[in-house]
Amino acid sequence: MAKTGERTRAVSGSALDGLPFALDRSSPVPLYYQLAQQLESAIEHGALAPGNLLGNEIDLSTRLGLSRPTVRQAIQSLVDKGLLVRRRGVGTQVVHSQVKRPLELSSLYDDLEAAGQGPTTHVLRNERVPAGPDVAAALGIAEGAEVTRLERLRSAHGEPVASLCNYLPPALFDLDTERLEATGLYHLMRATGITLHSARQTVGARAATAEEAGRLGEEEGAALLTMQRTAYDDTGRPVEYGTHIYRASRYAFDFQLLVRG
Amino acid sequence: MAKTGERTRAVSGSALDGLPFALDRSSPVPLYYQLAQQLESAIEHGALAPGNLLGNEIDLSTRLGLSRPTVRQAIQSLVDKGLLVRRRGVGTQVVHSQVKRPLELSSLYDDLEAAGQGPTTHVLRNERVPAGPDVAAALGIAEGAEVTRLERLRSAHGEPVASLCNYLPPALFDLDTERLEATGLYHLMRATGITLHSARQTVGARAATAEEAGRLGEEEGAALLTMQRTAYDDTGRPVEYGTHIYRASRYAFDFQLLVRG
DNA sequence: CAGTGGTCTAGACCACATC
DNA sequence: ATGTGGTCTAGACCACTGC
Repeated sequence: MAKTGERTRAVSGSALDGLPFALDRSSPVPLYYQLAQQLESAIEHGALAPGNLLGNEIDLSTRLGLSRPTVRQAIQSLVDKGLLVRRRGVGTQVVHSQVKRPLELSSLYDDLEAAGQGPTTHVLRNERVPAGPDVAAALGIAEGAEVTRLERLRSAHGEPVASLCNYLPPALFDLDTERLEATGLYHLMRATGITLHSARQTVGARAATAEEAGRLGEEEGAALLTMQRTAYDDTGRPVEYGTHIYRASRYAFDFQLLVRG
Repeated sequence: MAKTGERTRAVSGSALDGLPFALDRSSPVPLYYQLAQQLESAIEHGALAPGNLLGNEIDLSTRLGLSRPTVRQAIQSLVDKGLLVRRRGVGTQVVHSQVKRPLELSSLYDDLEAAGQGPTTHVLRNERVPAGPDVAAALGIAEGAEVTRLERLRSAHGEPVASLCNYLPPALFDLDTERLEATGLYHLMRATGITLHSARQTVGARAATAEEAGRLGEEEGAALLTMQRTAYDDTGRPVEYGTHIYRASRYAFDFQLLVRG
């Protein structure tokens, strides 16, 4: 698979001694990105251990045959990911973390699937309704405008886990019930060319009503996790509003926060 | 307050028509940062409305008397914050968002204070204890090593809101009980030179035990929000592990997630 | 003092979107 | 065909850290 412009350089000095870096100038993949990926995998594989210095950027760039800004761009992307720390007058070192995973916009379906829980979805409703005041406010549309309303029950191991109610703005296509039962909502949206960018969530708890308890297989009064979420695409337009309830005995939210600079 | 190098330029063209930009080259504040701040405030004040094009980077840089990379750095920082979107071949535009606030590493004390709820803290315990297995694992130290254990009850408007239990690694100073009652734990840590960087959280729910109900002023069996958190400094070392319970009737977590690139 | 990252410049060529 | 952002270069000077 080697392309024409490829070359490998063994970098010497500091903690990068002997590590091979293969930069392919004929690849459409940006050089800074190639370097960032190789540094990241070196860190994950332990070739670069926590606390190791990376060596100064000038040397690194001449040794790799790159300019300093390009090397900086690669390093910066890893700093943003929380894998490296820069200290002026000291150098760049690998972070001491046991933390590996950054956060994702948590998709319940993906979470369950990743945990090998064999998630299934039952679509209870898939219809068009006029937007109520809360939905209209969340989606930034007029009250009474038509939206798609989706009610789903999600199970794992045949046991109900969560009851999901979502509203989608009118511009969004009709959702195929069959495909909704086969995968998560976010997967479907991504496949339609929507790129999710951010979401605002409120997580709380309350006791189950008799109706909710029946639907989820809990006792009345059992603790439930509640979540309301509005998701936005990369232009900042709301693309989904949802109200979800989870059986607290079977699910908890797990996520990582980064302090913004 | 004008310093020597200051100058103001009115940028013309696109949506920046007539907006004054004051760049002070004698200031220690980086030029890209000055520009980013002024763009951000223009967006917040509505001078730049959602959907507005920013005009191309080359023109912008010559008009501002800056180089293109510097202008790009300013724009990039706002893209990272989710305020702008770049589209190749199109331009850079202001995001269509109703979303304003990025997330913070949520500090309960700060949250309550920002909401004008007049938070108060009562320190129940502040002592040294040997680390149990869960604490040792979270803080990355040996089981049985000495850690600081902190138990606090936090109230707002004179009503209890949360019961907080925290463990701090041995390297961390002794915490002054008096100051702990006057502010939040994170404020104290910041004042000691620790820069928080990230945190891993698990949020769940369960019914209150009789003891918890009594402490928080709830009925036994009432829904409680639970949170476990490990916080890390900028070198990736764990600096705090906590187990918190909140009255679900009085508190909910509110945060924003960004999809990582 | 020497070494590091932080900032900045003035160009260049390319890939992509739109008309 | 034109205009945009995306990438890259080869320098420069400064601020901070540590010895």
